[in-house]
Amino acid sequence: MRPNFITKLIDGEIAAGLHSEIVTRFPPDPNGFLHIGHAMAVCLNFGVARDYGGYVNLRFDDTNPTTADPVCVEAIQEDIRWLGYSWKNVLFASDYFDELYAMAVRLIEVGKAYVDSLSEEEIREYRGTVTEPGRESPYRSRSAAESLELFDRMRRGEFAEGAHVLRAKIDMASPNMIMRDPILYRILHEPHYRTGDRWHVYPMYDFAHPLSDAIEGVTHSLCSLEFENNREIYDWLVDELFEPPRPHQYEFARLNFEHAVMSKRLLTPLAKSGLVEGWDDPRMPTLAALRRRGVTPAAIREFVDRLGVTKTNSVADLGLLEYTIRDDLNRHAPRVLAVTRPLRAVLSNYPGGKVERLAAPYWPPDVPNRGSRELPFARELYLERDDFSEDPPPGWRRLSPGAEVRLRHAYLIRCDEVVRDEEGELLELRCSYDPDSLGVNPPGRRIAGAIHWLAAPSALPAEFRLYDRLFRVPSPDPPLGGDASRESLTVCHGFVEPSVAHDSAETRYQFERLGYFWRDPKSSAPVGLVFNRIITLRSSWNAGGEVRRDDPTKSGGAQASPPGEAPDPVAALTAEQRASFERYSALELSRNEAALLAGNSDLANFFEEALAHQGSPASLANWVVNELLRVAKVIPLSELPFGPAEFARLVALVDDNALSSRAAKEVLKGMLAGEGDPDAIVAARGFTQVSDASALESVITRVLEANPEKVEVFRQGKTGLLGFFMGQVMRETGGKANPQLTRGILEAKLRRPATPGDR
RNA sequence: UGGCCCAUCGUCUAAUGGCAGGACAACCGGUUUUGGUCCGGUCGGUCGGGGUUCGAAUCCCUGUGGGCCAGCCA
Repeated sequence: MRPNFITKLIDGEIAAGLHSEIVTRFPPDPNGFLHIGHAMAVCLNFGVARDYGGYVNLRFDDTNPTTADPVCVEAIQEDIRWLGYSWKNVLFASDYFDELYAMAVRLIEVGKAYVDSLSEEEIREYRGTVTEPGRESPYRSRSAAESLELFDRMRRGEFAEGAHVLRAKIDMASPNMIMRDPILYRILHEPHYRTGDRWHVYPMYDFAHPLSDAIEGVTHSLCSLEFENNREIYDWLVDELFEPPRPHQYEFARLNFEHAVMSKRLLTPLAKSGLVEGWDDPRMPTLAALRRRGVTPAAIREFVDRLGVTKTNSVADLGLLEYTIRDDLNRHAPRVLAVTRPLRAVLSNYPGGKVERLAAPYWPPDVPNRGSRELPFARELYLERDDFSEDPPPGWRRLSPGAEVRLRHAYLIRCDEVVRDEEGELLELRCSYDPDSLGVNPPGRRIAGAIHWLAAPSALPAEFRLYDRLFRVPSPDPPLGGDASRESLTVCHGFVEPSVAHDSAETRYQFERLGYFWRDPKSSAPVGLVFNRIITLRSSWNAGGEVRRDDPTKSGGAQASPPGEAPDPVAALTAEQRASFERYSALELSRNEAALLAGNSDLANFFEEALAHQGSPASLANWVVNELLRVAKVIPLSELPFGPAEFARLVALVDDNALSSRAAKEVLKGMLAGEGDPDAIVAARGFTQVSDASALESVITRVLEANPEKVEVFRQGKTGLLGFFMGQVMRETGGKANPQLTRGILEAKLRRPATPGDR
């Protein structure tokens, strides 16, 4: 895997000695097939486990007995194996129903969960909205004993569905809707395909998922962005019920595509609609369909790897998938000849019964593979209908009346005559061949192009299925029928060269000039040869050819934000805060800093305490707002390993010019790490600023002499390199160089062509 | 309207606060018995406004835009 924010995180954790083994899990809902959008999740979870020498548990999330489908359980395993991954255990959330139930009981016992008897609608009403807090259920204060008894009776099936639910007791006013007493268990009188009729209560995803992770010892639970809000309940439950080390959930952006429907909601009806053949119809975005179409797992892995793992919502470019498919096939698919739309051509000067066997390499010179086969050549040929034009457009490099082309691996031919039937329909071509042109171009003749062909007597009949994207529009929506393209499948009847009869059925070919194909694994064997087109060749020929796939409907790039103007920060302050603001302003803080402090009492208190110790108000406010605020987002100020006094001392060191601000930030890091007070850190690590001009000068000279070519480039105008030189000097001096001084000397030395004798 | 998350070439994605780079696409050229491949080149970007800093894509504030959350789905 390429490095990404997940692998970097794990690298850090491993360096810190946090893990003995990395364990991930892949948790499909056994309902619906895996599709290309899942490929990211599969490659990430399995790739991380593989790269770090850990393992993956394949765990089917079968917490809902009404939707789980055993057919999908098998199909999903096959898809993952096909992608090239293996797991350590195949597990089911239902394996943990007993443990999960016991944990729910424990939660009730400690007063962290209760049985609620509100109706479904009431629960919804009580939950409030995203902008208004919810209200507590009257049953929330029910005794643990009563909840315990009710929950047990729920389990035994004594109540109707919906009569009661088990909820966590958290906070009905939480700004995160998910934390408003989330439902943990619901009554479902539904047999489960693995546990039968043993249970009448089933856990919700939010309950089962984190706890299953914890039970299994999963270290990294990687899921898609839409579960970000669920992380809070994940952490709450795991902290409540488990001791560290515990699993953590991380979210990444899942794959999105244009011209494809990928939600289960849309895919399932499509699979069953008759519009396509089913889940594995080669036009579907499922992995089963891609597999049947002939796409290689390596191409999909490469595609996912090139996209990368991030938290940015994005739409994947089909062009990249096409590229990785072609790139893989180009190196692995032998070239053979096939004609999809046959046009007969008779060579009038070639003897009737004669058949030549021409040696034809399977690979072009640029692909480092060897091997060749014999290609029969005869008087009667099939050419590609699209390779002949009676009225060729400019730039035509194929056959036309009177023109001469190369038959690939064979002779030059010229079209002498066009034969038509009574209706004027093109019937066949009369051509003549040049017997001296095998393997050589006769001197003095420019041959524009080469076309593919087949000797009619030995050509094998075959069916070709040419697939195009299913949907014309970038974001298809139901009703699906209207958006589905009728041209998404074209069936042609033509021929292939006889050599393919000897090949393994899984061989992927390049039919020269047509695209990559393989035999359809479902319909080929008994019926005859049926080839799926995996993908076309890239083509730069466009005149009169296929329509470019540019989308006029495609929206433009990101919209520029309108020229913005920040509102006055003071306007939002309360009267009391405004008083503080006035006080801070009098201290000559900037307007923004004064307003920020006035509106943040924790920060303001810290600031005022620091001010009581030493330092100028303006620099102190500067450091509090620009540096301390960042750490305050992670650690509450009260839990800092240092206090306002130490912070004030740090700022004073900068003000006294003893420390560069760069070094001061390093010192702050040290203080955060609990290394002691600023003076101690400065002494221990030798951070004292170097402001001695001659000392700096010698360092700078060294840096410039070590990078003569950079100096040259700088003098040619790439002034951005100043940052590079500054960085080098800082590195040399361990960040202690006085930056203003350094910059001044650096600029002076760079401007004029250095010392005499130099260069 | 509350909370959380996200924002870099057309697209996807890199860049311990120190040279904004790569890939795909597009375009131009070269090689070619595939209008393929390969090779060379061109075009093109840090969402806006303030601030911190010698230096900001990166840190702080703010605006804008997008995603997710009000299932007894996952």
